[in-house]
Amino acid sequence: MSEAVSRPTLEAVAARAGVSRATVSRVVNGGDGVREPLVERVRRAVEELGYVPNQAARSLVTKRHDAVAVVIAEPETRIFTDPFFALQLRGISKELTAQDNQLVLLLTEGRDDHARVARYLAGGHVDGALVFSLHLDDPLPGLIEGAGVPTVFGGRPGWSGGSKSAVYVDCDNRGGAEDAVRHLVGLGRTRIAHITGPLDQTSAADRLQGYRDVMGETDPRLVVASDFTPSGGERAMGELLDRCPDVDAVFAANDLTALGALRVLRERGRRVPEDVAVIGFDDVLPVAGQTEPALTTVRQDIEEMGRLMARLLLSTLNRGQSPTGAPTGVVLPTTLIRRATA
Amino acid sequence: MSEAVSRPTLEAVAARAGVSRATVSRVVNGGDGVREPLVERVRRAVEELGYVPNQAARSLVTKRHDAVAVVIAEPETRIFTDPFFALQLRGISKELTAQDNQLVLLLTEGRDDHARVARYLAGGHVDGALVFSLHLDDPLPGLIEGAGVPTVFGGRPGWSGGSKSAVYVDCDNRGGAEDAVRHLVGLGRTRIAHITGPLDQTSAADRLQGYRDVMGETDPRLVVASDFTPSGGERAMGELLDRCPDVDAVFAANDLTALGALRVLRERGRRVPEDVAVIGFDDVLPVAGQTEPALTTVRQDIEEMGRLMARLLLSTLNRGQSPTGAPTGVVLPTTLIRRATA
DNA sequence: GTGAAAGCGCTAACAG
DNA sequence: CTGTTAGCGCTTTCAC
Repeated sequence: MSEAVSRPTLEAVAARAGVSRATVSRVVNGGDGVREPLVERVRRAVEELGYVPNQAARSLVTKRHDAVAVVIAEPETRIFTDPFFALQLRGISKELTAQDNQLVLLLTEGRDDHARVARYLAGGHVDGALVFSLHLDDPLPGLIEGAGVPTVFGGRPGWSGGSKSAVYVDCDNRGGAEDAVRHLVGLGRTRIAHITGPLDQTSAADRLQGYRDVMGETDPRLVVASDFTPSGGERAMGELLDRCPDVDAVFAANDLTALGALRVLRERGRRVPEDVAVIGFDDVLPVAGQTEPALTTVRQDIEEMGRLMARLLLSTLNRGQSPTGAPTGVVLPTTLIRRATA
Repeated sequence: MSEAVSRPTLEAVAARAGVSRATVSRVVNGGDGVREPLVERVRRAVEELGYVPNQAARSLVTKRHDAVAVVIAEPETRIFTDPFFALQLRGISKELTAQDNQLVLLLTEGRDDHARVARYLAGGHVDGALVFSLHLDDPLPGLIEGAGVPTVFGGRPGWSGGSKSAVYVDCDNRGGAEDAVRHLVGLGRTRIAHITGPLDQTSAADRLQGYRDVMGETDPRLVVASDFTPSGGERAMGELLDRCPDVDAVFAANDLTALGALRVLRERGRRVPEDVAVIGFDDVLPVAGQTEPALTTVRQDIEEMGRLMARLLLSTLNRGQSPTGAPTGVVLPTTLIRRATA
């Protein structure tokens, strides 16, 4: 280790300020109940010595860590291709920072890592957890519940069993999808297709549900399963054109999917939006703003969702209780952003 | 906080196993120097009680935290559009996990955050830091140096002043660029342009240098500054076509830039690679594999760079010294990936 | 209001 | 080999 010239302790500050450790501690932690002149003196001593509290020592007695784990359980490569997580992380980071909490990042690559994560959380290293685990069959949420750590989920958790009172933050996937499809209908389109996301994820399932809400019973061939990736979108769009050449609109489950669909439409000589209108979901700018033509899409405020998750968790932590019993889910609204493709 | 039914302590395990705390501690930390029957008994007690060591207490005495900070100082939105950081994070995460270290993520939004990060690092909350700060004028590296925390940089640091012995991991930007341009020359191209990245970042500067190495003195109009983004690539390509209509090859500073360039080339009716050959840099698959035609590019193993950074840091930590004096930089090789654009 | 003293849970000498 | 004994640096009663 670095011989980090052992940093000054409370003791040192106390000596310098000519007070007791207890007083310094009080000042450092807000200064309530200490008279002004002393506060000032201690502050100066802290300043001069460059004193920084030892978090380990503090945690040992307070049992708080001012740290929150962010668990991203995405075996797929989606984390690395979709700016979604990055944006949400930013929101989380901002909020945690604002409230002086640290962000411990736990990336899991697969089942093997679950035990590790569970152990870590149960180990009481952090005060709470923010968990992204969007697969229906994911055992992680259950494990986490077992760890007894206050947790807020990103996205409506879809696992079966376990408590039904998980706290989560999500956007209105279903409503957003409804808006999109309604818009397409309003444009006079009649053969409106949907390219889904991976249906074992609630966001994808909810968007499909929104599509169905508006379309009612339709030609089942108009719904093609895909996976939130551009190449998946290509594949699905190709299939779609093969079996329903008369399709005149596509609601893609996310922007990346729409990107792939657009590519195939161009290849096959369909004009967008004249021949086929296209709408995406997410409004991830580097994608939606860059397509040709610019993508009409459903915007969700991803960064805000991150902030909200953090805020929710911290507020329950400060309230001194686990989130259970609190509002079960917070669902943020979406807005349709009209650009050129629909 | 959650009333996490106060977890069992060493004391409790010791009582249950009928040994002393010290013995339990030894077993928990590897079990050297404890006779088999006792080890077994302690193990069982640990198991039965679900004992997990209290990291705060441990840190307090060992002065180790088994935690590493990852500082991403990117005021730009690049983190959120380029899979680069995500991949590197994955590499880092894997290596840290493998060596039982935690990853504390520090995202900075601008100068205001610098002080906070410096304070955190100086506070001795982590054993070391992995820092991404690629701007020439960034004050952060200096601050970090001041904090006295062992640090490994991602990418060759370019700040002036301060120690010249910073440890870093980078890819061979210059050599990779040379390969790319040489390939273009080998294709018989003579009007080879370069769209640069932001030149206040060493990676961009080094790639430009590689271009110059091969091209020597060229028409200065063939070099256009840009910013590693698709829209920047579009802008630059447009400019390039305007002032050098006879351009027959483009080496783009990264894949995202190439993406924008390809878009403009298509718009302007230039065939790729027949009229204009294009090469990118990075080989970020979701980009390079998805362009049309598929992008020829210079691959760097981003995830491996992340792993290496972590490995380097941990090894110096274990060696009980700060990295200073160790090899100054580790430069990974690049390879040209031939696809369809050149 | 301020100080003295008692630990938080653990590791690391040091004895035995 | 195993147990005993000091603390690590901090917060927090409890007296004064």
